[in-house]
Amino acid sequence: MSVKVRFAPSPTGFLHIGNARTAIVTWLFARKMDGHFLLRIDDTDRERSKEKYEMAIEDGLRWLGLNWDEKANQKDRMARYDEIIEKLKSDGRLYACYETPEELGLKRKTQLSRGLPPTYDRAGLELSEDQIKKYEAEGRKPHWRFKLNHEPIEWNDHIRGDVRYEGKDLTDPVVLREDGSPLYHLCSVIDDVDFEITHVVRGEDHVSNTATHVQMFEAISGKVPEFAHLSLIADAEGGKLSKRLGSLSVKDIQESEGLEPMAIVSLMARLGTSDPIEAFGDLKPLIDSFDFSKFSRNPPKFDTDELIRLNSKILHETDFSDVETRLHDMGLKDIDADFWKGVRSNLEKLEDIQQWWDIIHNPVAANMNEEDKSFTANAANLLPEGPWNENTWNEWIGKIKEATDRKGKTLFMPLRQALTGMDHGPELPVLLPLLGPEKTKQRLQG
RNA sequence: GUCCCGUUCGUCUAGGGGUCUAGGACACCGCCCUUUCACGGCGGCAACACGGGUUCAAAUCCCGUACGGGACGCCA
Repeated sequence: MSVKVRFAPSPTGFLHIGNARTAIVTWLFARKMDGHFLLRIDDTDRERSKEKYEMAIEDGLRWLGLNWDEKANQKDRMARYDEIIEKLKSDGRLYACYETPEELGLKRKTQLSRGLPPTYDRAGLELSEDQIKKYEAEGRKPHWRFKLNHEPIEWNDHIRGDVRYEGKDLTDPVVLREDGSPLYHLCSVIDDVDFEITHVVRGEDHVSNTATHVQMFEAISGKVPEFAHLSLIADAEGGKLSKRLGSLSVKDIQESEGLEPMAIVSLMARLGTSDPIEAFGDLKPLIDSFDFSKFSRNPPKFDTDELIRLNSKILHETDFSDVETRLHDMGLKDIDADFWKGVRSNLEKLEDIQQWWDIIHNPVAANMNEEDKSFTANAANLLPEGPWNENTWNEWIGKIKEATDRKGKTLFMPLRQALTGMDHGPELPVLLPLLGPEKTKQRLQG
């Protein structure tokens, strides 16, 4: 049986870091298993679902490099949901309840204050004809719950191992709103059945939902998929993902933070696994090494510093051809492959390249003593006459070495200072051709 | 409040009773290479949450406590 998975975001906001992790892990599993990846937009909540979010989610996934084999929207499948709802009603698995949200809230409060778990008391199941008539006369409309069988529910989770719930400890989930619209639980299960999903991968906040879903799968198709529940990531202090991090969207990371997609993917694919967190330039090695058994049940801490670290590593190994367009878009048109190669190991984020571009194009302030100043001024006179290219540097340095007794740091540092005003940076042989003879001479002479 | 899951170097983790004076990766520190940065090489620092059991023997099994995460919606 071939693997089919789905990533099912609801378009009620941007793709945030936690979603992204689920998407990445699900995708890697699909590709590892040579399976099928379905992007399912869970837009049953018509009020909160927005098309702009749907677009942003797609953009985010594309930016991360996660392609999908198929896409579906729940809002297009309402007729199918109705069909199943009718079937479940006639099977006696759905029952009508007439409590208002306020009444339910009150019930919960009472249970809580008595130290009881706030589960539904199934009052709807015991309503007499008269009571129902009375409610209807009051203008009440029913919402419908799925009736759970009171029996053990078990599955072998790919991450959590054996999981067991007792049906009697769970609340019968509401699957149909008062207004007749179906809720997430049912839609999700129906879709998983219809799209023949073999593995449901999602966050551990869904574990108890899964227990009820298992019975829904059994009631609808008699077949239950496999499950993998990822632990949720925590912030660097080990607490709940803070507002800042929790709301850190893929869009922010891309636009405001200026990070490379593979930095995120590298981190999210390995965080919480026993594989080392390393910077990868492409998805292939992550696919190859993917295995659910490597995932821990602990909530791992997510640290943005780690993202930056991976980002610089990735940049240091990125080929010019992969950034050429972006550099041009930044207005840095005279950067070529040689310059890129010389400068990339000094970058943490791509935008840092601006600084080096400025150093070439705008005046710099050198920080040197008088002795060094006269040294660089003399060095200016030794500049080769010939064509100005990548050999210029070696030729020049050779001449300086002949003319003076400087070597090592005392030779190179003053030159670097005079030419760039910094004591670190890209290799000078690379900078020289970009600077050109005039600027070089000028700067050496102060 | 109830239920579920977890707790090993700063971080991600390996570990399923003796092979653990607890292994790896990243970070950090030092040295080497190097004009700087980066890369690479070598070395170092550094952890079993706590308390009780069980056992000849516990990081490993059991119970409790503490702490963290999750769930308990006519959200997904």
